[in-house]
This record gives sequence, C-alpha cells and structure tokens, in this order.
Amino acid sequence: MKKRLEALLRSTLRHCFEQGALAPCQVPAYVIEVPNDPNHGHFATNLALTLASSQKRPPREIALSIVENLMDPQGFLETAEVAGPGFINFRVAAREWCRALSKAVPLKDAYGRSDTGSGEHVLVEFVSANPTGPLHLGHGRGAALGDTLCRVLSCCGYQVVKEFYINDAGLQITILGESIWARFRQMEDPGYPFPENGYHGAYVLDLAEKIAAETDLTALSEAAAKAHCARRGKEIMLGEIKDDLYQFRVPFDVWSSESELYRTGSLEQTLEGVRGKGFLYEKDGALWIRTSDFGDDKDRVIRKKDGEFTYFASDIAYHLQKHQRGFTKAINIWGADHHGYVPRMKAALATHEISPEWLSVMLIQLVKLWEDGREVKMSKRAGSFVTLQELMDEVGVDAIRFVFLTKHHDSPLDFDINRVKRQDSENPVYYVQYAHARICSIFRKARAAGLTVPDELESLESYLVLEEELALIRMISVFPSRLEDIARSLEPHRLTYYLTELAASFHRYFNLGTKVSAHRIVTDDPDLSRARLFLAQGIKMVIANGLRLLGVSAPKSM
RNA sequence: GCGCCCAUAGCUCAGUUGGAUAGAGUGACGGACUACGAAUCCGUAGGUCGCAGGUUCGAAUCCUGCUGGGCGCGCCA
Repeated sequence: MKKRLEALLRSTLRHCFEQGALAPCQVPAYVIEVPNDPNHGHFATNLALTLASSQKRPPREIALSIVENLMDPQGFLETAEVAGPGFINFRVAAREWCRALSKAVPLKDAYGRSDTGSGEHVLVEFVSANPTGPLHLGHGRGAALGDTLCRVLSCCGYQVVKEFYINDAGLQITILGESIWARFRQMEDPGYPFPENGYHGAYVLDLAEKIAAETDLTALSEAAAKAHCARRGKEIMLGEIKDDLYQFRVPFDVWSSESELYRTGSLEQTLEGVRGKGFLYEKDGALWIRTSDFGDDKDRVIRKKDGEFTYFASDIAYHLQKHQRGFTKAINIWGADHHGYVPRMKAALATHEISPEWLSVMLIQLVKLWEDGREVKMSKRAGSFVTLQELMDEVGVDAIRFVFLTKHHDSPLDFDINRVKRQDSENPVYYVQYAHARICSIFRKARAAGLTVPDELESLESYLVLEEELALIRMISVFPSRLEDIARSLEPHRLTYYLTELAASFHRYFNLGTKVSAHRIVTDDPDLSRARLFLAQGIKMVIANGLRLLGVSAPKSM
C-alpha cells in the first residue's frame, strides 16, 4: 500500500513539474508514515515540508499544489488533505484495503515474507556459552533474541546461519576439570582442597559422579585424571546445553569450536595473515596487535609471555574466518559487560580492510530475576543461579520466549518468576495466544452452524464497513513491512508489541458483538458472516505467523 | 580518571529512527456476560519525557554541558 502511494506521489510530482505548479528541483528525502492519530488518515507525508526551502514557498501552499495535481486516475485515494504545518494526510479507499486482505489471506504461512534481504548472507552468532556450566537466564535472553532475529531475517529473504561458538579451549575448561576432580576426591576425603577459582555449582558433583561411574579415575595419574575430567565434563555440559537449546526451540546450524581453531592450526595461520599485513609486533616477550591504529584505546596482547594465546587471539582468528567464509554481514549477540571488546574486535577486522559496518554487535543487558518480591542474585562461580532448564520446567517455553522479547535488548530486564508463572492475564503471552484460540473457537462455532470459513474471498467492501474492521485490515497489511523494519533495525522486540496491538484490536472488535448482536462475526446473514470470518482468518494467520517467528505456539484452545 | 549504555505516568516499559494533542501494561477507582470463550472489553485518574542550553518550520528522539544510575577499562575468559 505504501509503495503504491509512493509511486502515485512520484508521478504527481512529475506532473507538477511539467505543469509548472512546482519549480523543477531535486526531490529531497521525505517519508510516508502511518500516523498514530487515526484522524490524520491512513498515511501522512512530510513531502511539502521538505520541499519548502528549495521551492521558497510556504509548505502549506506547496502541499495544496500537490493535492490539486494528484495523479490518481484509478481512485486509489479516498481523500487527500493538507493539515497542520503542511502535512498531507491520505485516506485510501476502503475497496483497496479489502482487496489487500483478499490477496493476503490465501498466502497463509507465507504471508509476511519478502525479498528485502535477498543477496545478503548473514552469520548470527549468539549464546556461545562456555561449556563449564548449565545455561542460565541471561543465556536464555540471548537465545530468544538471536533465534527470533534469525527467523525474521530468513522471513525477509536474508540467507542466515545460526552459529554457536564454543569456548572450549583455555583456562576455564582446565578449572572445570580441577573442580570435578576435587569433588571426586572429596567423596573419599571431605578435606580435599577445592580449587580457588573453582566452579561451586551442584552440577559439578553430578559430573564427578557420572564420570567416575564410567571411568576408573583412580587408575589414572592425577594430571591425567584432571585432563579426563576436563574433557568429559566439557562434553557432558555441551550435550546438556544442546539439549536445553533444542527444548528452547533454538536450533543452531553450526557449532563452531575454539579448540578446533588450535587443533587444525588455522589460528596460527590466520594470525600469520595479520602479521603479513604488518600489524603484529613483539614487546616484553609477548606478541601484540596494533589495534590502536584503528581506534582502539591501546594495542592488545595476543600471545602471552608464557607462550599461551589470549582469548582475543582466537576471537580474531574466528572472526576473520567468518569473513573468509563469505558472509556479507556478521551479527554478534554479546552480554553488555563485553561492550569494551567491540572496538578492539572491529580494529582487528580493520587490519584486513573489513569495514566496521560488516560486524554488528548487539549488546544485551542483564536479566534480573525476582522471586517473592526479592531479587535473586546469580553467580556462576558461586553456583547460585536459576538455570534455563529449571525455568522451562516451571514456566514453559512460550512464556519465557515472549517475555524476553517484550523489552529492547539494550534495556535491563526484570524477570518476575511469580508473574510469568501465572497462567492468567498478568502474562502478556496469553493475551496474544488467547486471541488466536478465540478465533479458532469462533470457527468451530461457525462450522457447527453450517458455515464454511473461506480461504479465498473477494468483493468484501460491501460487508466489511465498520471502522474497527478496516482498522484490523490495515493492521494486517502492515505486517510484512513491520518485519522488514525489524530486520533492518535488529529490534525483534517490536514483534511482541505489534502482536499485542493486533490482539487488542481483535478483542475490542469481538466485544462489539457482546453489545450489539449485529456486530458479531457469526450473524444471521451468511454473506456478511463469511466476510467477517475471512477477516478473522487473516488475523489468525498473522498471529500464527508472528508467534512462529517468536518461537511461541499458537494454541487452538487454552 | 577515561570510555560505552541508560534516565518517559506510582511501578515495568513502548514510542514507526526528526513529525501533528507523548502511548500501552500493571496498580487504584467505576462499569459491561440468560447471545460467537469475561484468560476479554469500556470509562476515570495519573506527565516540566532527569536538568540547562543549542541545531530548525518542528526535538522524548540529533549536538554540548551538568546531575544521577549500570557496565567496562588484565600478558583473565
């Protein structure tokens, strides 16, 4: 719809220039938007305001010229009025809205798809938790955000790869092994010392029991036993992480491993590439990279005095490889506490002439958990945290995923477990799901009354005439462009707001029928009922498609 | 000390990327089912968009400075 209006305005401007109604000029950037006040019509444009300076005429006068010369031979528009300081407000003919609905509904699951991202090949890396413990709430937020973003991107025609980077090399895994070993020894000798920086969670004891049951650790040297605990502990934890994510409906395409970068030698190889460009140097017995040449505060160590590579080294290698793999864009979802790493990562990429735009880092703020009116402090090291698994058992995947996307990712999120657990209107997910279930229920009623729910229907304009009905159609029709906005802005939370608004409009519409029986969807008039059922079909379709993108179920009854 | 992020109704947060009279949810109060699902709807109340300047036709949105909060500044990951 907006695109048709845009084309109409283009030809109108051309006409104005030819007729001399406006002085020929470069058309400045202007916007066509959906006003938030319905009195301002279906669409509004600031075109005349932006033309004012180059035309050297008052904006309202320009707007009037445009309206008078409108090129609308087919009667697409019902009204076009100059308003305020020079806005032009448009109302599109009801017939056009009804046609849009007729075209949308037969698309079913495909409604919302577009090709705006065609040609783009995007790698989205998210969660990427260390396999040293179970996933917790913060990981869940990243998983919900990343997965929904990927679903929306795919829907908009982007080619997307979902990737999990496993930090399975280095010190943390060693500490995990030592922690498991210590718990194992403590079974016999309660006084056996626990490592200073060890993992204190109860799951470490479970790991110790499990590993001891499958392998006789006492037959190994202490060093070998610790190494075994580290390797097996990592495997088991990774398995649990994968299970959790599967249950959370977050299927990854690629599991990328840090230790593989070491094993295959590709880390060294990639760093040689950086060296070849002249951005590495030795100082104080360590190897440094000149990130300060590209806006970082200072240079960074990538190989320590003791010969070990830093975490940053493998991260550089990993990201350069992402680029080599041919992606046109990379998106990382990181905890906000890592924001300091963004400049250095971009600087490292810049050593290979990779634009900072190529990598988008989405920083997610912390999740604060509240239970019984108190904040539950979480610490992985201290072993006190609520796992994603526990939360899924208690609350359910639908509610968790939805709630995680009710706020901008850059805004801290308070997760009130008592509230999310409640299966009532306190919980926003049920509001949307209920609208879907309610429509399904109406369909059952309609079929029982001998009516069919049409999948295709035209000539709706003589039946769908209520302001509420046209508002619903308009809301349905913006769904594809709303998804495009989300893909462009990387802000999936807009989807929950959109769906909540759509559900609200439907509930409001439904309630008209409780006052005036003529406004019910199923009425005595079969033709009218069919048209209204068709509209309901469209609403149901958009809710179902939207919820699918959120990874939330669309129940037929509740 | 330096850097990034945030500040909007009592509370939790949106705000279409610079548009018109700033909106939802929740809490408070008052209403609507013998009729398609009341997990719903309608109404009332609630605001100096942290403060002060600046940019322009126009600012919650962009720039500067302040105040208050979160996070980060390691040869840890």
